[in-house]
Amino acid sequence: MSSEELETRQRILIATVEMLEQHGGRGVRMGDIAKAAGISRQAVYLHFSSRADLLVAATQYLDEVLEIDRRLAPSRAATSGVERLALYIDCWGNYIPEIYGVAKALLLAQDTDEAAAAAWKDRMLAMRDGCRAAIDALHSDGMLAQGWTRKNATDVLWTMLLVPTWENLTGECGWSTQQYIRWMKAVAKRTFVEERK
Amino acid sequence: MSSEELETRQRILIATVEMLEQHGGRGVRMGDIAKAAGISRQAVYLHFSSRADLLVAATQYLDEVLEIDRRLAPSRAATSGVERLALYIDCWGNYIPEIYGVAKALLLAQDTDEAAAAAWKDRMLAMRDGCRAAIDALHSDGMLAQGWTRKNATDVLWTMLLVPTWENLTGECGWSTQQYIRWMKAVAKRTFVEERK
DNA sequence: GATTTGCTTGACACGGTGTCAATTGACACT
DNA sequence: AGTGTCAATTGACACCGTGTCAAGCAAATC
Repeated sequence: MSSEELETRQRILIATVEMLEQHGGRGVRMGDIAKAAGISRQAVYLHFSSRADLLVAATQYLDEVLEIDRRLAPSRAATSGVERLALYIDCWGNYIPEIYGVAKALLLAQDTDEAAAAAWKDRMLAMRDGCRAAIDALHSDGMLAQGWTRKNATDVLWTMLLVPTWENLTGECGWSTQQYIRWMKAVAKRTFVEERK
Repeated sequence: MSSEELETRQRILIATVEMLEQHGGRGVRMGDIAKAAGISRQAVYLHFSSRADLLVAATQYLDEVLEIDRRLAPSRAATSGVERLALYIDCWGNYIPEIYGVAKALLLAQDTDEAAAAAWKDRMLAMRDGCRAAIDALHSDGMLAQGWTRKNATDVLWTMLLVPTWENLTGECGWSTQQYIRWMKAVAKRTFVEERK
């Protein structure tokens, strides 16, 4: 599957990502990852000091592979706040399912591990920046709906784009990712964009 | 504190609820609960077959104590869909902080325990019924905003009222419960209620 | 050829859950 | 008083997953 002559560290990361995606981030043990990478369980600890450490590294690795920055470019290049908001939701909505396994594992590790909690919080704050930027753009255009402060609007947009929301809509409610994106865009527009009549 | 002559089972439940509320549902062990109830760890297992079993019982107990049904009455008695929606959010929004500790513990136990997952899902589906009823009432009044199917609107309302949303808004964003309620009502109205101009 | 580097094997400590067996103490029935 | 029952106690232990440690091994480097 993965080419033979990779650094062990990278093989571990690849195996971790694959296993987590496969199992939705749940019930994947250090030994399972080691087996998938074709090495001993202890060897994993030669490269990562703990499970949390490995999970954090895996998310960073995945971000590089998925080129999150490049994918955000269209949103950043938007010429209006309304467009920026829509493009950001597009980008993020397509991103979630790709990182879900690793994200969920990190999310679960939060309870027992301080470092995992910090790493997750960091990523979510980065995501919040995107939300803030979109709301700010809207505000600059004078298109932020009446009643919202920028802080409040950012908080709400951020929260509604969080992983658990996507998880419930696509999991329990049976929505496809495309439906999710379409509806979140519609809700966001209705919620945050001033109607010019 | 709690009166002396209670059935052991109930003393355990009370201790469980207290401990979980106190620690936000995290890191509370069977031994801790036993100690808080003034009995041995093993005695807990004489009344509850597992940690998950205890957590499920604790949520049921809490529901009885908090009289959730009675509190929902105003919402059910509402004369319009718009009113019903607002009253439901009021009720639920005030309810979440009271059950948060136990809910969080149950939520965390989901990953390792099947029964806990089922119990949580059950409660969330009950909550969904309330959402559906509110959306249906809105629809009956012809006040459900254009573009929504009842199913879609229920899904979105349900998801936005889920615990993680409240958790993020009150935790990370620093909102008070009252702010949460006020804004969720505003967002829900803007999102689901047709504007008659 | 000796050393270093990366990995292996196997054993083990720790913490939390859940189980088991033997024991104790209180109460109730005759 | 004697017997039985019931609830709880004590202490030991199995299981699992994480993380640690020590000894060994094989290929690459000097």
